[in-house]
Amino acid sequence: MDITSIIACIPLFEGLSPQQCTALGAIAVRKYYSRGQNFFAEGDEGIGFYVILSGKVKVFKLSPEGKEQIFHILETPEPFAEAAVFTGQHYPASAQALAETIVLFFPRQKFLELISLQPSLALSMLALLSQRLRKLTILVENLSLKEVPGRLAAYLLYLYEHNDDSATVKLDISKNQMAGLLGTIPETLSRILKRMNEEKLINVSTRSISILDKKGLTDLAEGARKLA
Amino acid sequence: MDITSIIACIPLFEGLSPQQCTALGAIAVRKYYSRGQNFFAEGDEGIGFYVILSGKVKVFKLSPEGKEQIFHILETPEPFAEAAVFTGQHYPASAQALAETIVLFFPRQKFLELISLQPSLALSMLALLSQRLRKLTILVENLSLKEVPGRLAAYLLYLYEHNDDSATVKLDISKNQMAGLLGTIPETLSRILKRMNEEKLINVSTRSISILDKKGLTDLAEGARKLA
DNA sequence: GTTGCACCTTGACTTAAGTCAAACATCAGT
DNA sequence: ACTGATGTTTGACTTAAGTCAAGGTGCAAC
Repeated sequence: MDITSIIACIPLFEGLSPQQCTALGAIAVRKYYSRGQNFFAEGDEGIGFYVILSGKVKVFKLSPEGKEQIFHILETPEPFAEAAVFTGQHYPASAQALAETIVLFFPRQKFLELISLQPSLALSMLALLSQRLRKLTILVENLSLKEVPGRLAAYLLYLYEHNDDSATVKLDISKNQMAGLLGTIPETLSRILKRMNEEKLINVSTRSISILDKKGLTDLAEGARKLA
Repeated sequence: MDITSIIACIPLFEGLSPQQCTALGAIAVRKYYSRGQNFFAEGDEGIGFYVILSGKVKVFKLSPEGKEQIFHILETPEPFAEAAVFTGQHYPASAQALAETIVLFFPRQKFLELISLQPSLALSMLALLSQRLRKLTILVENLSLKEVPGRLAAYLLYLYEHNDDSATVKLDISKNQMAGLLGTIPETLSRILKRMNEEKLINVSTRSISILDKKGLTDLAEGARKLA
């Protein structure tokens, strides 16, 4: 499939004219990454941003002691590292492929030239950055104002709502990754899943979790209840 | 002073033509807030954004138990609540005046109309949002990957660097607010300041702190050292 | 199948940081 | 200078969550 047609299908670029898509296609580069490979590391120069065509990507940061905080886990057709385009600074976090991944790469300078000519593209990017900001705000709230059970409850409810409200959610990341996403470590996550299971809030199996008590999880997420 | 001239002096709007400033002036509203007054509360509809002309503002969130996480403390000529303009959702946090404060308010819809005509304005907003995203990323890193002494050390070094590298930094917020900014509580902050004082890293007085051992603070901020 | 490795769980222990309560300091307004 | 409100410190205590170490599970490759 040719790059221009692919670009026309990316939600971030929806509403752009065929000419605009062609212009984007002219600067985009398709790239392939294997599982475990890094797109960039924290501190690298911010040379452009990516849109995922297939595969899975985590954006994360490691502490000196090796604890990992995952900022996002992303799939098609999501972009990542957009903010680096506009600050021109180094990347503040690292990004790694969690599976075989194909992306489109947009080089910073060329993208900036395009965007200054195309208000509609700028508005799309503004909407995207604003959305990211909102998600990060929620992450800060969770880390600072909720305990781990509350964060986990909120996360499970999030999965539930993006799962056609079906009560059994398939985990498409490992529990280790999930711990990193929740700002904790695998041991703690394991213990809390066990407690939630005992309290009949959820039913944990290897690769999926059933939500048994939505109200109970909501209360937990809002700090209105504690785990025994 | 008339609104158009004020707008021409706001860094966010630098590079705009006089006509563009006039257009912005036509939609901006000057507003006055007294100490303790809220600009908006978490969950309110996002009806526009603000630029501070004088005074001081905190953007924050409270947990059900009353713990406060401060996201930013802002002064002239900084904008806040920009992201709400582009998401059109409710505000994800609250904003309150910490002193008598004068702001310019830009209503969402009218601002959106202007921006879609003015690529340079869009680029300014993109740079602003990207910068915010970076700051929030660092906040997440601090909360998740550093302990309170590390966060405090990083914050003191930040103050130091924005203070002409003079070793004595004046605290222009209360230690209570500082605790909220660092994601902790006043008691904990007080104890850690005391320990840093004892270890001769800093010298704490009522309204200012002297940095005695920059290297020691840097090590602490990077997790390369622990407080006794 | 059996080996290997990554993932996950569990227990015993440690520790950072929060809670509660009380005393103390600082400062603006009368 | 006095008063009250707000901000700050300190001590004793509790607790959430991390560390370390060991064992279990399950999938993938040979």
